[in-house]
Amino acid sequence: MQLTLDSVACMLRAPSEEQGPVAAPLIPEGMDSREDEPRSCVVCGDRATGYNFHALTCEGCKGFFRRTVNKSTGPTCPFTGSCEVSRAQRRRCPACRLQKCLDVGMRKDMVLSPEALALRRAKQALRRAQQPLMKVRKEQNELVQTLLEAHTRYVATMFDQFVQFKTQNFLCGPLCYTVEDALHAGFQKEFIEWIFHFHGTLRQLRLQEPEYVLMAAVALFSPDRPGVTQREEVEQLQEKMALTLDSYIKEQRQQRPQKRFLYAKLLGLLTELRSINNQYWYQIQRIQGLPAMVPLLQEICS
Amino acid sequence: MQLTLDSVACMLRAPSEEQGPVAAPLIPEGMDSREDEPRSCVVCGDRATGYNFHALTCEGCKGFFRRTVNKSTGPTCPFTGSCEVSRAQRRRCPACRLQKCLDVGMRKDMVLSPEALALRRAKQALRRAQQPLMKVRKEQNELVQTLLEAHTRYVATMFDQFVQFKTQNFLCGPLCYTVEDALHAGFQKEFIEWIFHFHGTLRQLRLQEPEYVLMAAVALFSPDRPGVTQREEVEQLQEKMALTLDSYIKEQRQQRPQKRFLYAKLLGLLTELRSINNQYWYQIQRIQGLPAMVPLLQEICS
DNA sequence: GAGCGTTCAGGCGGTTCA
DNA sequence: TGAACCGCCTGAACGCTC
Ligand SMILES: [Zn+2]
Ligand SMILES: [Zn+2]
Ligand SMILES: [Zn+2]
Ligand SMILES: [Zn+2]
Repeated sequence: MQLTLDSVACMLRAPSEEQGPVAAPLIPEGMDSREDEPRSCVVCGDRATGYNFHALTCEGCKGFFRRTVNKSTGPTCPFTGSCEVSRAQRRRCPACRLQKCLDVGMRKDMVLSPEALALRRAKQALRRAQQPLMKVRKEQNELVQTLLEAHTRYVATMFDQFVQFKTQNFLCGPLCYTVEDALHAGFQKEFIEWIFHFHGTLRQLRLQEPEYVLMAAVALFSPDRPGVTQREEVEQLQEKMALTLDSYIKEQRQQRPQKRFLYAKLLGLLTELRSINNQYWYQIQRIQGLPAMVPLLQEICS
Repeated sequence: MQLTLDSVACMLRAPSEEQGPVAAPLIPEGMDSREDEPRSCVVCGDRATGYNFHALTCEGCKGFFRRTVNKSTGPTCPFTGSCEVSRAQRRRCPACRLQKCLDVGMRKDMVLSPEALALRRAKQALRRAQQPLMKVRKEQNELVQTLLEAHTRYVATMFDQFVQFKTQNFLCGPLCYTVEDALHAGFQKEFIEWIFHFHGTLRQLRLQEPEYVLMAAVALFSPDRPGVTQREEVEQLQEKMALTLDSYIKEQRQQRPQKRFLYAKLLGLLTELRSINNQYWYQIQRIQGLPAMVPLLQEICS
């Protein structure tokens, strides 16, 4: 074989590209160097997918054990009870298959009991049912946060103005008008008292800030507001605000059960507010004798 | 701000409606805390095994629905179309059984369409067909690894010898004979040139190490080798090596398409090598005048 | 990601009628 | 008797929880 192995020996370096240590280029060859799983089912020898019920088994033996081990009437071997349990034969005799499952140490107690199974299913159903509720709750929470931020910015502005300009007798907006101011402006006394009664009722409810901003949002997105053209969209927004308000109140009631019928009361107040607004415009027109308000002016004053 | 933000909202729905998205209590139907699953088939009342096609059904109705719902010619009720569908009577009228399946909400679209079924079967067939291929590929991979390791050990030995003894002018084996050496030893010039042409051809192929060791293995397991008694086994081994070489080259060609006909070329080289080997022995005998080689000596030198 | 349960199609022996 | 039907058993694929 001199020549044969000659060729072998001489060609060793010939094709290789100037490699010094010959043993080096062994690993990175094209074939897959990844580990093939030599794991085989300890019951039947099929390819195992992992540990199931405390034994390394295939999917088939896993399912078979789970289905079979808790049955009251176990299978019976029609032969001598020593059937071969292989991938090809495992379906032949469920009794010997189950016996081998137990022999190799598969644990019956790791199969969920019917009670545990019922509990698990109930929990799943509960989570399933709560998932959309949580989603809705989260969306509503974000909406409240947005309204709160906007309101905070608005109030902060007003508050800053109040603090900064109080000494200069500058008060912007109808924040602190007195009854005398209103009377002096020409409003009817009954109207003024109505408004003050409304404020008193509202104050007695001791609303939290989220409730207040939500109620303000319901009032803000009124499709009846003069000048509104996209009534549909505004109405949907208003409904969303009202639903959120209702939901928020229901949520709070679990911790403060005293606020019963709060949502209904707020709806009533909103209705009253609408009437007040109408009357307000009547009074304005009566006082100033304006025959019509241009849309821009309405938007500013409303 | 009170007057500014005010706006009447009268559109809100009655506050008594409290059916939000809150789901009914989903406690596991407390009636039976026993293992008895109160789940019964919504079609026939038999014991249900789980949800099948989006309805809680027994195995029978599950299989019936799958087999029946996609048939073009549906069953027809021989009566008034209002047959009782119970565990005992469900086989009597397939038409009413199917109708009840649909009535309780079993969904036809959850039965695999013929296309999806064909796809699934094709995938399964592909997997089945590729499984032995993967197995063979894995075995070939292991064989190549074994050959590579053996080859590496051999080369390392030769290399070490080369490095360690070069300064002592010790070169073991015909590794680096020159043409002059060979001529001086008595070989015919044409024979020497033949060998060098062979080496040049082999070198131009720029074999990878797996290809090289496989080719060496094919040459090694030649049943024509003098002294071989178990020709059958050796021939089978040689065929296995040749098949693995062919398979490896085919596999590599998917990434390196330039090596066309490589397997055929290698087979040709092996044939040539056999001729060279024969000629070598002829030359040896001519030079040394040996009338016959004992098997042991052949084995050592071949 | 490992290891459970769930759900689908399929295999197969038993059953029902024509 | 045999073709269609039936339903139990099987395992592959997937979903879910820790
Ligand atoms: Zn197994
Ligand atoms: Zn058995
Ligand atoms: Zn049923
Ligand atoms: Zn019928």
